[in-house]
Amino acid sequence: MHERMCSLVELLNDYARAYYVQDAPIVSDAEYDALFDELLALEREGGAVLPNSPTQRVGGEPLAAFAPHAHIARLWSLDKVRTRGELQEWAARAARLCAERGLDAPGYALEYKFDGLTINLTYEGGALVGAATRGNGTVGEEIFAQVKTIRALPLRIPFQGRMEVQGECYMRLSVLEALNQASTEQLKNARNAAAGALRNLDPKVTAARRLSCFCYNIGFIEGKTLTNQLEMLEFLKENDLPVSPCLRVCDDIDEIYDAVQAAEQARDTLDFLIDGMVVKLCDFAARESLGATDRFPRWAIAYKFAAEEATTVLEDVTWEVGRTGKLTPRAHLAPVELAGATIRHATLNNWDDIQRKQVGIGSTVFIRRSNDVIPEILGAAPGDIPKEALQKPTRCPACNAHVEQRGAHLFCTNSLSCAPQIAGRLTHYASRSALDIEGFSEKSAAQLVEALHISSIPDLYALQAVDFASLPGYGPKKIANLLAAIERSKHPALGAFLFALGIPNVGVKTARDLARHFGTLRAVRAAGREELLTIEDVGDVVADSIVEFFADGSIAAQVDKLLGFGVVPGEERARQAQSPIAGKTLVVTGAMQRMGRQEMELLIESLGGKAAGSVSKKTGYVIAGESAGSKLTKALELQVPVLTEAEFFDMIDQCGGNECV
DNA sequence: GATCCTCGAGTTCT
DNA sequence: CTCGAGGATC
Repeated sequence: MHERMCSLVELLNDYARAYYVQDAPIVSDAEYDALFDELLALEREGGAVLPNSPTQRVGGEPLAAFAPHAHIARLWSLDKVRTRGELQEWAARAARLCAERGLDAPGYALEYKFDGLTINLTYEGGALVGAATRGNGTVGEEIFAQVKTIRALPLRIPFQGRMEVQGECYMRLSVLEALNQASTEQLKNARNAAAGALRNLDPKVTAARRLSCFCYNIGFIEGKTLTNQLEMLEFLKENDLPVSPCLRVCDDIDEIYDAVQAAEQARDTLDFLIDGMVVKLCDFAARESLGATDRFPRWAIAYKFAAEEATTVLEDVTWEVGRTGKLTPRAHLAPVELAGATIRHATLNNWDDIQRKQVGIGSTVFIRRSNDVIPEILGAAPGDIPKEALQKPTRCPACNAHVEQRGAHLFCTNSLSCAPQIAGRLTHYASRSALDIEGFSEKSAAQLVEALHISSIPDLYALQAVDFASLPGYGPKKIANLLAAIERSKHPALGAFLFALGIPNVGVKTARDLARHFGTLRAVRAAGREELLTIEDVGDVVADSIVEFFADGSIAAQVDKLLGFGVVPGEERARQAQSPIAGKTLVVTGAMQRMGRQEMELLIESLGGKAAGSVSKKTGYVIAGESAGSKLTKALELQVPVLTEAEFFDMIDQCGGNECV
């Protein structure tokens, strides 16, 4: 029996490799499934399972949540170009930098840019031991159970050292089609289907979606030196990893461009989605020498294909009022499928934009999704004659107040009692980076303004359970949750509070800077133009905005009212209670940029945390800086959450801890 | 005065 | 994510 199991495992793994890696199936799906079932039966009977058995790909129960996973090597995102000229510019700069550093003229490698999800695999001792999403490039989410279901990826490889392999996970178009035929649930597009499958907490769902993967980079490797892209791809192949085909290697960027054009022409013949091409320098020494900016490596670039376009009819335009009172024209379109979604709306930005685009009601318009996400109206089709010209509003569509033009934009002049403005301000006040009142969505804000006649932020704090009696959709539980969330918001960090107020031209960062500079709300309210101007990144416009805001009588009254309700921004006690690190033990490792180790430890203690020197199971967070070593390794081993320095500061800034620094 | 970079504000759909 | 504007820098 054991022998049969061994041979089945080997056979099935060979078949899977042929199918997914070499793209040359040896057997039919039905045959594969029959052998798979036989193996499963033998394993159940004997109670033993071989470690590289394909049945082990789906195991275990659905997860409760995804755990954070710190990557060893950062996963970069690429800067992008869309034209030949931009591509040449990029190549010229790379060539210039190479020359300056005494390197040979660079050679380029051309690969597909897959439209899927980036994943990061960890192999150790010849086994796949972990997998994570890209996340922010430094920390992603652990999706090991899901990734194990991808049959293209070997669970065991010959190479024994530790390494991280980056790849793109995707769904073949033929698989998408087959799944759609077999099920009533229709998946609209391969990218979304793959994303949904990979981010599903239940690995069984992932397995059923039959995902594929292409590997294209080794971010980290121990015990092996690779010197260029081709060598690296070859090494991946030797280790049975499915490799992203390199289409072209040459040192002439014009030839690369021609190959990009050819690939764009041929993209429809592929069994997977690509949204562009990637051009990389071949030579690793050159890559290292060129390095990276804050966000992108200088040694690679993505050439993005033109986005898919569609035509549809502009049926109507409504003017929406935002929290600032700005009127924005919203186009209502005849529904049309585009890049995996049904598009019904798009913004027309402002009156100038409408005139520039020459559209009216009944116009046939071109649309596309910029970056494949936000729909955008490009303009009217040639020869289009609108049925009806659009009117520039002179009165607010919500409250009928006069409309005033400021620059390119129209504003409703009634800031005090215009319902959508109030709702917008409430939503902003309650948003994540402001006071973070859970369960208070845009919808509920509109509802409260409409039904309960809430007219300003302080009114929130006067709400009582009985007020909701007449509101549909509010059960006792929901009411209690909302009231509790409002109550919890009474001790915000000063920075979060200032942001929440919605001072024009003051966003998260400026609000935090103000909090840090002035320390108290009282000081910010009393601040003069001159002092404001001394703050970095605050100029005339922002300073005037702030002074004007607090000088407004009605705003002053609202702020006083908030204080009266017990909203106390930046209070030390509250800050500690709210601190995300209160009672936790933190370990700092590697070099910190913003401050020294000692200062860092003082800061941690001031926020109610404990600073420790070594990592254990009880460690709450590890803050890892540049060239962090064994402590980081230990943290990953013990699954202690790891933060970069920047993430740590973001985290405590959210809760106002940083104001005392 | 020109140029580069960062921040704020607004954007759709699932 | 993108656009435009504000601010810093040369």
